[in-house]
Amino acid sequence: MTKEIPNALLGDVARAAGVSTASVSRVLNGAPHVSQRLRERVEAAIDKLGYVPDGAARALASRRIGAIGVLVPTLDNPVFSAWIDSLEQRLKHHDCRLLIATYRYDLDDEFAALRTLIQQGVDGVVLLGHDHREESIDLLQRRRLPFLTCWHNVNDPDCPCVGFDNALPARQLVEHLLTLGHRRLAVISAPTRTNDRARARLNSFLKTAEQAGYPISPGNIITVEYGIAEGAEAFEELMTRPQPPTAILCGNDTLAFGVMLAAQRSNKKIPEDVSITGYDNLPQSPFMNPPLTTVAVPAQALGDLVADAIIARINGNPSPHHQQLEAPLVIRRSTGPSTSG
Amino acid sequence: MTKEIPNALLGDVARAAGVSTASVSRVLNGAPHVSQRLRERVEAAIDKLGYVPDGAARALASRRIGAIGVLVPTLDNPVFSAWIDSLEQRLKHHDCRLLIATYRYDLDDEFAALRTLIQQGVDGVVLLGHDHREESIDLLQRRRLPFLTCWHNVNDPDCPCVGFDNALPARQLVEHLLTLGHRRLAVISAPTRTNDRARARLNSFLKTAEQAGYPISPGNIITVEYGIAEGAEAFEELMTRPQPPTAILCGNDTLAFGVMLAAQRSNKKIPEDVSITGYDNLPQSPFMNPPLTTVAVPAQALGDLVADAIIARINGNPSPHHQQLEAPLVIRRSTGPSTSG
DNA sequence: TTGTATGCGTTATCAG
DNA sequence: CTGATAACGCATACAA
Repeated sequence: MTKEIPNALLGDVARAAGVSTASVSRVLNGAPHVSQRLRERVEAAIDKLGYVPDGAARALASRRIGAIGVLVPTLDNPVFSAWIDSLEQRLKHHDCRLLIATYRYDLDDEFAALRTLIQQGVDGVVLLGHDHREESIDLLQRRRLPFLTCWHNVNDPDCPCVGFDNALPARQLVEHLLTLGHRRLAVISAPTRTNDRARARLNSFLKTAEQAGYPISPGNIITVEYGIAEGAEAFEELMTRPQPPTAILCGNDTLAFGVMLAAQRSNKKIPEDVSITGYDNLPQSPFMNPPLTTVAVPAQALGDLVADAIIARINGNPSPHHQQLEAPLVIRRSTGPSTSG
Repeated sequence: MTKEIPNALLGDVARAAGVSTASVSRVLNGAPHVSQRLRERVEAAIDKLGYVPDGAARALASRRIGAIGVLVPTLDNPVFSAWIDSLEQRLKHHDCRLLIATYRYDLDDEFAALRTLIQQGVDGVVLLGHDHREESIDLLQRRRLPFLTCWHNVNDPDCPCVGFDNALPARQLVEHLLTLGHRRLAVISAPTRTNDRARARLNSFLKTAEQAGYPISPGNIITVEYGIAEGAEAFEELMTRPQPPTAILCGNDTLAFGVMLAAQRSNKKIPEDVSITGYDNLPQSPFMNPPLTTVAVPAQALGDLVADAIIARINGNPSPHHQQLEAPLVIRRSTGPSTSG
């Protein structure tokens, strides 16, 4: 038999404790200047009645909901779920929850999801990357809602940012390969249209190679969706070239996994026949055979930093407009000297 | 210069359109019996003022927030993020959003997160698995909040459930290995204390082997945390046994990946030297070398089904108390005949 | 089909 | 330190 008592309200608690609703509210919110006796009486009543405050009413009256919203392209990528994870944990320390929305790299969807979050009354918003609809930033500014962008390092006066340089490690990867004697490079990139991070990486690959005097031929630049299968297919396509590349730069580790697995399958030796690089440093990367040379994206540190920064903004504390983390190269054994004539 | 106009309210829209607040509300909620002319006037005013309804106020007045909450152990496991993804997409079709909370397999945290979700006023709740604190189910029942459990198939009168049988495919895996002539099996399991799915799989492995007359020796039963590295370490430990197993059953695909990579690293042939099985069928599994024999957990179908079921419950429509999906074996080349003397 | 008036459960501003 | 009471912004009976 379930009890037929309707859910207890704040007023019920007040009555049971013989105090005013204001006092109950004070106890609930840990306000100062409440006598020990009163607090105990109220807490007893709360326990006795199994009272749970109503978030909607509280949000309406106080104009905050104790949660921030994050807009992430997808949870499918482990590097994002790891980031979200640390973001959420760190926010918890600030007594703040996290509302997650995904938009599958569709910026119209991102805008729609942003409206939804604002409607929910989030106290702040975190956006990923620098590619957004103008309306999104407009909306945030007009509402004077604390927000932050991350995962990039564009110094845009309109967009506070906590991120890292996507281009620099990409350049270093190319330099690493050139040093090893590779001259025929290829790139497998994620779609770049609505993804400034992928774009920055790709452009940096291409520019560095070109400036070194070994431009990457258009036939060796492949764009595919995110996924193992996609990486594997791209590898097979590259191997049909009259002069296959001796080194392949992948826009992320997952594509690189696909490439490595396809290479093994077709009995190509890594790195003797072909060197391979990734970007992310997923937990799996050091365990590949051979271990994958890649870029250690600071996903977890970024989560902590973003959490602290958005909380600071919400509380009106000063927070740098532009913060940058390191994304160091991790050179492992998937890259080696070129052995081609 | 940002405009200093405070955010427009519903009343402002009404005034601008020359109608009552009730009419604006009707347009907003797509209520029937609104004339075309009025609707257009209101929509124009909304656009002009950039009006965004206040979710808190709306929730308070209507007693629903248009969102359900889901409690998931972690987003770290791709099989969960894929599930969440399809759940969210399908809910969107029902005009329902998803609030995600994680609890890292800590049932006290799960309870705390549940309270938070309820406080937020979610219209329904989805729990994963059958292991929960009694208080959690109590709370849901006392609040008469529509809820659902999933990923398991325990027929508990207290817990409506949409899931699949974790034990059956586990039994089939063991039978498959026995048929191939394997007699020395090993198991690498995820922690089972707060995870009924892992427990069901493990127990089914052990029981089936024992009943067939080839019990798995205690030294060949290893429990490790989720992760590639953990799988690799467990493999190495198993290989130190005087009589190493000829086949290894892994509680999930990620552990199996770790095992396979460690096996390759130590130059063990799969399946000639050791057969390996997983559980999940991650996107990567068919691309391993060799492709991984595993169980195809219906994550995506489960997302759709769970979405439809919880929506039905919220709307008071009949919904089966117990629904089950298939989780078929996928036999690939990581398992083969035993070649041990 | 449209408008009026009340209430949703808290917080916060006052007095005391 | 505590209590009364007016917001908070919208939805919804009810009336017209």
